[in-house]
Amino acid sequence: MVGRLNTSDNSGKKKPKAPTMVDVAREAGVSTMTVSRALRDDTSVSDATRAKILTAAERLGYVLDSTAAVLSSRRTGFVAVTIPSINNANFAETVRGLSERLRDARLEILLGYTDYDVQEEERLIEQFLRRRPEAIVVTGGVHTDRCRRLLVNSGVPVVEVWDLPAKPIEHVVGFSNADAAKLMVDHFIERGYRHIAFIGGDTRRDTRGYERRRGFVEALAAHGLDARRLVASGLPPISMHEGAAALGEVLTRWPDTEAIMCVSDLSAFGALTECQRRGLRVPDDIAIAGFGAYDISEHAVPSISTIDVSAREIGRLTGDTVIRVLNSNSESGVRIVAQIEPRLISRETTAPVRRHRRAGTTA
Amino acid sequence: MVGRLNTSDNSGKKKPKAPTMVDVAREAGVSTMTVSRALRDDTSVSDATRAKILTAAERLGYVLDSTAAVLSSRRTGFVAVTIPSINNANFAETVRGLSERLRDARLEILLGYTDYDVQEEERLIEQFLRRRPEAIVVTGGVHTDRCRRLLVNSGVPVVEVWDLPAKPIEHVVGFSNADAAKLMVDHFIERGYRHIAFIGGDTRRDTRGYERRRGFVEALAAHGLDARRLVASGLPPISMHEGAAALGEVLTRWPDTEAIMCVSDLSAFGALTECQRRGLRVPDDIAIAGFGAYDISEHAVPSISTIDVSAREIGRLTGDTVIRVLNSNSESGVRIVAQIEPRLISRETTAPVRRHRRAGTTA
DNA sequence: TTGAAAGCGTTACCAA
DNA sequence: TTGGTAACGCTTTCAA
Repeated sequence: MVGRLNTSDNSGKKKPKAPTMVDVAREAGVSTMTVSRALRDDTSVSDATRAKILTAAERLGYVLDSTAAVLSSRRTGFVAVTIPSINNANFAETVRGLSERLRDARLEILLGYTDYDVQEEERLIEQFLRRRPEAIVVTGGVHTDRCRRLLVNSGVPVVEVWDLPAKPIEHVVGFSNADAAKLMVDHFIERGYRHIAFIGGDTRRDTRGYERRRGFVEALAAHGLDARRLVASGLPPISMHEGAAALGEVLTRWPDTEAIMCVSDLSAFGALTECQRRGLRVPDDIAIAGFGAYDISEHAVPSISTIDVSAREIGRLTGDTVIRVLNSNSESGVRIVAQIEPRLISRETTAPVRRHRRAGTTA
Repeated sequence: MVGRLNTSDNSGKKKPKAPTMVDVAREAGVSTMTVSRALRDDTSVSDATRAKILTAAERLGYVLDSTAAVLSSRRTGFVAVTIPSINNANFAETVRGLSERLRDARLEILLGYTDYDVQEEERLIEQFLRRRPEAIVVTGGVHTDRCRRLLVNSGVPVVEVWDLPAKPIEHVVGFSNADAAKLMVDHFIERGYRHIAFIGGDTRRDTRGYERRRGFVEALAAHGLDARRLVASGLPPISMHEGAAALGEVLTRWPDTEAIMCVSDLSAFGALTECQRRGLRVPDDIAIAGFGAYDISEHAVPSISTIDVSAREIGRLTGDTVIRVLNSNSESGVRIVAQIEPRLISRETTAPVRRHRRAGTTA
């Protein structure tokens, strides 16, 4: 145990029953309906009455019970959102963009994280559904059969984000992770690299990582290049530590590797710093690229080439989608697909090749 | 707009009213009470009856309405948590540790972020209180008067974390940010540095940052050293970008600065990389330290000296505290104070000084 | 082991 | 502008 636990007496605290609307109504000399209206900025209450009620509520320390309000009004006012990890700047940005938009619509976010596990996602979604969210946003397009069924049958608008599922449940705000990875492979090849490796995590859990790897393999194959330099380094989310370890593995197994694409900027940074510790020059001895346009890719020395997928914008578009669907009375039967265009950011770790390269056709 | 918006028809979707317990009861030929029991693993239901009910529920696609359950049982089953920013590895770790513990107690987390703004915190707490959380965890010990009053009068256990408030509301799991900063100042001085600067954000918003700066100033003063090299660089959360900018400001205003303490590892990394871009050697030309023991401080080259405050453990202890308080019938009137001991991690950016220093008494 | 009835605290609906 | 009444869907409580 890290801390020191210290308890001191603080007795005499009472726990009286919290006042209800009935108490406020009595105190203000009106009906509960009038209290309810006054508290909701409903205009059909005279200023005098409202003032009286607000004073009474304040005096009693009244706090509305939204559980009862929800049950009665059948409006929960929130959107359920699942992300793989709470500790990930990309998903955090998406949530931020989403809440920006939802705030205006007076919708709150109920956030849960799946730890990159579809079983956990199923559990989470099941819990969320009990709270009757007005919409559900899930990261990724891969779910358990049961989870999928739960979502489809929920009668609640569903938005899948950060992916372009082959068979979407309903609405989608995302991009093809495979195509995004191809952007980077093409960039590598254009710069003259031929012996290229991929560093990722366990592909069964990180489905977006899997897609990126698939795109990587396909793009290399399309160029007639060897696409077998693949390292799977631990459970997602793989971060700097795994990136560093994986670099060692790459160099051991394929010493002539010229460039490495990493499943995210964090592992790319880990690989980069491991190179520096080993005295390898980046990009002169080996090129490195990441994914996600995290802050670190911009600030690292050398700065890291990456793919920007507009994480914040995904959130904003998702918010717009949710609001639009909710306003359309949901009977319209329209499926919204907002496709993000991933953007290559070329930086120092993939600088033009200045040295001799055996296969440098375009360098 | 980044993406391409595409809508396609998907009509024919119906929205039938969701089945209730009454429907399940009818389908299974039992009373709603029996359904309720069967769904809660209540033992007082025969296996045959339960099987019948589960089948019926499955067939109807029934999902429990927890809003109604909460209203009836007066148990919401969740803990409200506010953190300054969703995109911060330290707070994310705390939330992770917290949810680890709360999961066992079948408590869920309702998470909100204040954007380092006490007004926003007040708004958030007010919303949360309406949902009748069983406990409230707030980051930091500085609140608006009204927010404080709301918390005190809520009748709900309150835990303040990541701080050691002079006048705590109730329970506390935290540490003195000022004392933690002093650890680093002492470390600098021990290593022979005398001209030391501090990089932080706007101190009115980031109260923990303010405390760290206060500790920095007091520690320098205690050693009879100049403590006026303070840079406030933008609104929190300040990150790599602000750290880099602030480094420039430090060097411009006090060119003879020998060491810099940063309010977090992220700004420290920004300062470090800015040094590298300027051709300054760290720590030979200038030493740098961060705060928070983020991954990056370990992996950066050179690795960054920092303060580890056991973010995950704060979460775990907070969870333990919540559970303990809830189990003690809350009438016991005991205040729990779990004090974390911040730990200095000395790394390469504050390596022993090898060169001449004008005031190197201990070097 | 099962069931009937009475809420839980609010808002929808209709009436005044 | 205000109020009475009936839900909302579940669990508590007590009884069988």
